[in-house]
Amino acid sequence: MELQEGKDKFIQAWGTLGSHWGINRTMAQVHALLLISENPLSAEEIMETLKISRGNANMNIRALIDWGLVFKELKPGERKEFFVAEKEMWEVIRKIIIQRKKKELEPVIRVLNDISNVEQNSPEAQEFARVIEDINLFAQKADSTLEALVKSDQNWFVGTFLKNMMK
Amino acid sequence: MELQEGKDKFIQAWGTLGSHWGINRTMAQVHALLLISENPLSAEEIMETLKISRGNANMNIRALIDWGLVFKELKPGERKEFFVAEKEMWEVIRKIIIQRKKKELEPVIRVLNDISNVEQNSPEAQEFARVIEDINLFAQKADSTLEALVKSDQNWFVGTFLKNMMK
DNA sequence: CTGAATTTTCAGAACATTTTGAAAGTTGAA
DNA sequence: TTCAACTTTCAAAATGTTCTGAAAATTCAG
Repeated sequence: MELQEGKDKFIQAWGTLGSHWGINRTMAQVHALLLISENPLSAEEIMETLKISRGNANMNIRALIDWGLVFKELKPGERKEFFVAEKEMWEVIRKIIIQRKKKELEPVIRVLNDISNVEQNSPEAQEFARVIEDINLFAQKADSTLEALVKSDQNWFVGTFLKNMMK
Repeated sequence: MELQEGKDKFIQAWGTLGSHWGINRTMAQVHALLLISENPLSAEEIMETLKISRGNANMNIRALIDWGLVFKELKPGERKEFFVAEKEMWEVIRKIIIQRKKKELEPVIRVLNDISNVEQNSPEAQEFARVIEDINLFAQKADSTLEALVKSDQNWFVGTFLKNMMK
């Protein structure tokens, strides 16, 4: 396979992955492009490579910077901004976990806590309370698991954690 | 809080969670409704409670059955079909992991394998190969971790696994 | 069989998200 | 300052997704 073909396929795949993840396609494609680019790219270059508009490029680069997946890099003597991706894969994963946890898990935990104060003792209410309690248990576990992952470093993850998992 | 208010909030929250998950809002709401319902509900009842159309109800119930999150239940003497949700939360989670892994992870793994045969020895190709290799490592780990989770039972998960995690 | 009850399908409508591009805003070298 | 280079914003357009409702298909009691 040609290098260029490989790169294109990767950008497509990463984009699709993103879209199954609440990350928008273009944002993921920009990320992919920067990931496999040897040197920092300007907004202009990103626009041209991915064939997207200026506004679109700007928005998504901004979002990637918010997520901590991309950094701005200024070249001395150049007015333009250049961008590089975080290339340490473990960091990339941590950053993504942080965002997804915030968006997916935390709001649910808030509602569950809120809901736990349903009064009444009807059998119906009991059943409801049971389901909520059960979900709550898993939500708490998931929360602390992810929290631990986010705080851990790669060696611990790839070494200790996965060894424990697989035994 | 009133029971009904709690139920409504839960259905809303579960719907929102779903939509951050590639599960569509209505599908998640139908699931929520069935989860907290004491007895099986008919399509009719689901339509009325959630104020959705017949077609919509049908589609999403079908999808939930595909995922293994909802079961059809026939009452003797009744022509109508009734539906119940899988209420064992650990099972629910397993079923969701299975689907998400299939949709999110597996296609990427396929592309990564495909892409690994990029020829060329330019420094550019080297860099590309490095990034892909790195992602591949994590993808494999994630795959086997999820595979193990799916095969494990609840006690192992809540007991052993999480204790190891937190230590 | 027949036909009423029920489920399924699907084209178009409604809604939601993403993208564009032009205009407004910002920046810094001269 | 000034002004060209560059970045940001945002309303409208394009695209993508979900939902509706009526029609077609299926099912089964009589």
